[in-house]
Amino acid sequence: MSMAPKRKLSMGRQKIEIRRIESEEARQVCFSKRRAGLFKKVSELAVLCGAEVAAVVFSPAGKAFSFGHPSVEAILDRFIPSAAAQVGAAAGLGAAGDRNLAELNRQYGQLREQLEAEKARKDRAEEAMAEERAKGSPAAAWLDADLRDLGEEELMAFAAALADVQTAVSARANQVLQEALDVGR
Amino acid sequence: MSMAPKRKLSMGRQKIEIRRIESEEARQVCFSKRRAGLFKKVSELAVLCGAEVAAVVFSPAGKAFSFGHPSVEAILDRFIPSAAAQVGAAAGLGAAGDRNLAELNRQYGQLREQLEAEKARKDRAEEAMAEERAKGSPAAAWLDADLRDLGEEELMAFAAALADVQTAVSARANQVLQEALDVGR
DNA sequence: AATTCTATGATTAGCCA
DNA sequence: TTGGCTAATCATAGAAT
Repeated sequence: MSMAPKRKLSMGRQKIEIRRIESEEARQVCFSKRRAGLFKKVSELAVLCGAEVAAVVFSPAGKAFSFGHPSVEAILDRFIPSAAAQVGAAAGLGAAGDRNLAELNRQYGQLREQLEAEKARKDRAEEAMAEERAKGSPAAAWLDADLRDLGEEELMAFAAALADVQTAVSARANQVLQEALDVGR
Repeated sequence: MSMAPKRKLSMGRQKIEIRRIESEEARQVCFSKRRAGLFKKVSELAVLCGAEVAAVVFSPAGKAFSFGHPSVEAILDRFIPSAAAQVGAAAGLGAAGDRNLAELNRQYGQLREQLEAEKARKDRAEEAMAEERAKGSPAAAWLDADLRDLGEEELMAFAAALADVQTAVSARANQVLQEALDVGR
């Protein structure tokens, strides 16, 4: 009997107690997801409220992760104004080391900014398309429906192809118009 | 009387864009609530995954807040030396900072991977477009040149708009053709 | 290890006290 | 400023890839 109605492919989110997850694997997956979620919250808090926020995370394996807006170091340096200088001095370094550290941090921050910019741009692009659809003429509805399902890559190809089609149509329209004028003479 | 059936005592949560909240008061309220929420997330991540997590927040007014598990100090003390390692490594100090430097490089690498993934996606899209151009009719060259300069966002809007233009052009072509036929009679 | 999908639990925007 | 309320939005556990 193939009747079996497997309605529930997912149990959905289950309530859990906040205590160490026993399963090694589940703990790792949870760590990845929640770390990402935490960093997103950091970003949102900073942007929404114009605050400076930083988070530092050490995985159980000892790997370090950090995220901050405007930058982790800027915030930690502010939180512990003398920390960097103290450590630098303890290592027997002067201003030279500070500059290198600053440069690394700058690059790090720039990368993060680029990434965020890429994602933001993608969002805006989707938004722009949605808006265009909204005000598009009803006559284009048939195409609109198909357009709706196109991915970014497909859309690029589509737009290029459409350019040719449009050119062909324009050329044909011109040709027809010419003929019409010729007939008129 | 108590006629008014004020069904909606609350609009419930409204969707908001992640950008600076203009209202001074709303921003302050949001800051308090989300700061608490962030700290709760920090605690949950630490407990659930056996990780060490710390968050430092500066309100727009400059007031500092911090939270960490097991403690902010323990985590920053562990993290800051890794920052110092950058300086050490940059100054050629050697093995002492290698492990911490590796951590930083790993984060750096992760960011680059994400960024490259984004760019790869973009490249694939542009490649697809290039291919379409290659097999496209030479007649489309004029539009091709303009198309070449469009960014992703503009192209999305362009494609949507072009759908309308195409419809209009088709309609116009049809109209012209009709007139030509009429003249021919 | 990171991502994807679904169903559901968790968080919070807008209002008030 | 902190806290409660309600209705949505958001985040994510579990399963599979």
